[in-house]
Amino acid sequence: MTIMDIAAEAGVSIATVSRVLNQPEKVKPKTRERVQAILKKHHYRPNAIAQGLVRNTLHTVGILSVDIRREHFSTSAYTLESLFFDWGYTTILCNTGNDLRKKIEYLRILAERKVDGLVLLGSIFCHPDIEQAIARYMPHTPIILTNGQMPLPNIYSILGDNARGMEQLVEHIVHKGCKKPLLIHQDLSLNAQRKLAGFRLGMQLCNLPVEEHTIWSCGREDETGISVIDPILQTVSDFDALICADDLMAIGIIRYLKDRGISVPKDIRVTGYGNSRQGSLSIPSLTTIDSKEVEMAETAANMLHQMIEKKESLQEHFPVFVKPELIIRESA
Amino acid sequence: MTIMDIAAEAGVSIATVSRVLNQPEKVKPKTRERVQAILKKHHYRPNAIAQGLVRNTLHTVGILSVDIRREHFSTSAYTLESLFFDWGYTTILCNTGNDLRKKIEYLRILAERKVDGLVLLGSIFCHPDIEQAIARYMPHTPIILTNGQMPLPNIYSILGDNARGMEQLVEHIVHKGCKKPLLIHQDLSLNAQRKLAGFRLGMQLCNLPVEEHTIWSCGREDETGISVIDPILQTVSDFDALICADDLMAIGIIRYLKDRGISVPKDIRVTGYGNSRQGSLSIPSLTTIDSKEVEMAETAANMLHQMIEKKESLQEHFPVFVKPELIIRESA
DNA sequence: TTGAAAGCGGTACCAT
DNA sequence: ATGGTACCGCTTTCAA
Repeated sequence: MTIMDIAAEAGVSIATVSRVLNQPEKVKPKTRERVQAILKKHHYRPNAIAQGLVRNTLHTVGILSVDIRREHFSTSAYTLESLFFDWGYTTILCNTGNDLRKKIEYLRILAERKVDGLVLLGSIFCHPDIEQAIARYMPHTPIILTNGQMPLPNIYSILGDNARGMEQLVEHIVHKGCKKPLLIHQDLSLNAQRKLAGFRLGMQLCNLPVEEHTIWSCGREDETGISVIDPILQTVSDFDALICADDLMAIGIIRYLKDRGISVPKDIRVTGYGNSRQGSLSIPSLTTIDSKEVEMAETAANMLHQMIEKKESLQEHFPVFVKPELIIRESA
Repeated sequence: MTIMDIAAEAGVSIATVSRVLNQPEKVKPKTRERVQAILKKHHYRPNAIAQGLVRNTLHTVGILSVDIRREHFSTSAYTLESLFFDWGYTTILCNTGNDLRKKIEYLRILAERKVDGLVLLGSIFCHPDIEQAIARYMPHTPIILTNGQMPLPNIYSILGDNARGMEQLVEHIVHKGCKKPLLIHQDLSLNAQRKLAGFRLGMQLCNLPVEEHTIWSCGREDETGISVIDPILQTVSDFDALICADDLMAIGIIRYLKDRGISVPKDIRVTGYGNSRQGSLSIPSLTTIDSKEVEMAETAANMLHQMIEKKESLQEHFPVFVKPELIIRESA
């Protein structure tokens, strides 16, 4: 069923049908009703692609995330999708994984589809090649980047102060009596670097040394930290706390420690990052940082929506900062 | 940059540019190279919307899930999205929540966008109004429904045998010595009903009675089961196992029991359903059913892809069955 | 090998 | 109030 079929059946022109659809008050009531009856009878729905061609938009936003299976990203994506749905936009979900080429290919695809806006979830998207792809394919599309920055005029940033979050964690466990905490992180994305810097600062403020075996990385593929647990136990004998860069990792670490006869928090303390749901239900429940991901996603959605609708850049081009919050529970 | 700009700059017609793009072998090498150079110089990318209009497809599939934040759905969505990306399709993510109207509105939107295929995740989409909406808006679009069935010619089903899964769980805990297990579920979606039936059958096979206070529901909004824990403790004094319809609920229940001084599995046994990642890391780790969600999603993707590409229905219209697997760990 | 032109299904301007 | 028509950007057939 196209607008032409409707027009033919109603004995009017397609222009009139289009008017009934878009500006019904401009059509004589009698004609309007006749057309509307036929429209309803056939359950007519306009072809969004055709509309998109003339309007040059399909009312779509893209979300790029590394992996929607991580609670942090699924929560963000959920929040973004819900809000944009209410505003009449549909959402294209893109799981890029760690592959740079896939990220760029997705940008190209989204550009070809003329997405109205884009959200990049996480500092992992801060990369020169991605920046170039954006400059090349979507130089005017409003884009929000979380936890990272890119020097392009169409990109706005929302940053969680994760250095401060880490600092708070260090302060907290030192306050609890720890003398030798270790840090475990996954990779060295910008965000992870920020956390590391916060850790170092926190240690410094507490007059604690950061030594050769204080900082550990378990690599991007190992989300639960299993690959470092034995090396740590074999190498460092006297640590009393493990600060994990992520809740999931902390939960894994606690589990592996238990398997090795080490109890948390009795023997050593463990902290997470992110305030995931499982962290509140785990045993022991997790001391962690709430990075306010929902708030960040809401802010991202609002900013992006404003830029899309107003078709102009925002007044301020400074990044928006979101304050994390220390959540003290059982594990540390 | 449109195809016209390129054509003008190259001094050829748009037909030739189009040919260079789509059937380069049909263009004289010299012309082709000249056009390609200009294409590259401007980083030209075709407008997918315009292509979509003439091809009547944007190479898009839709995924409807109640809530992507649930591990089960995010895993399925991830799997689907990854496979379809490899096949050249982008994915529209739709979180419908529990609202029926939102589900139907999403179907309408996806129909307007001429999605090539659709996956409905979960039996919650089995509803007469949804069936009607599909018959009305997308009667010929290939659709896969997981854990449910709908009598429409374009809808295919993939079913997990969750009745059998529940039965296995009952058998297992009875084998462990339990005499009075209780079942806790969230709602009575078709899938939940199937689990319930499996529970009843399992109980019957073990010669255990299903009495007034054997089955509990915590409602759709309560994912962790906190709302039934106290009522159960006050009402039923002598139960020795809690069979939860979902891993997250089991984890919550275990946590709440601990808060009330009850230890799992020492005092009572608890089982989950779904084999989530957190269930393998929790303390105690969760005895559960692996419902093979990845396998189901892969099967869904393959079937859908085949229907989309071949433009014909599948030979068999019987639902595909996926066998669940009992995972025995610490909690029961 | 190449180009002209007819669509694809709408929107919106300009006449009538 | 309504209709004719150009146009959105691209594909594809038919001629040249």
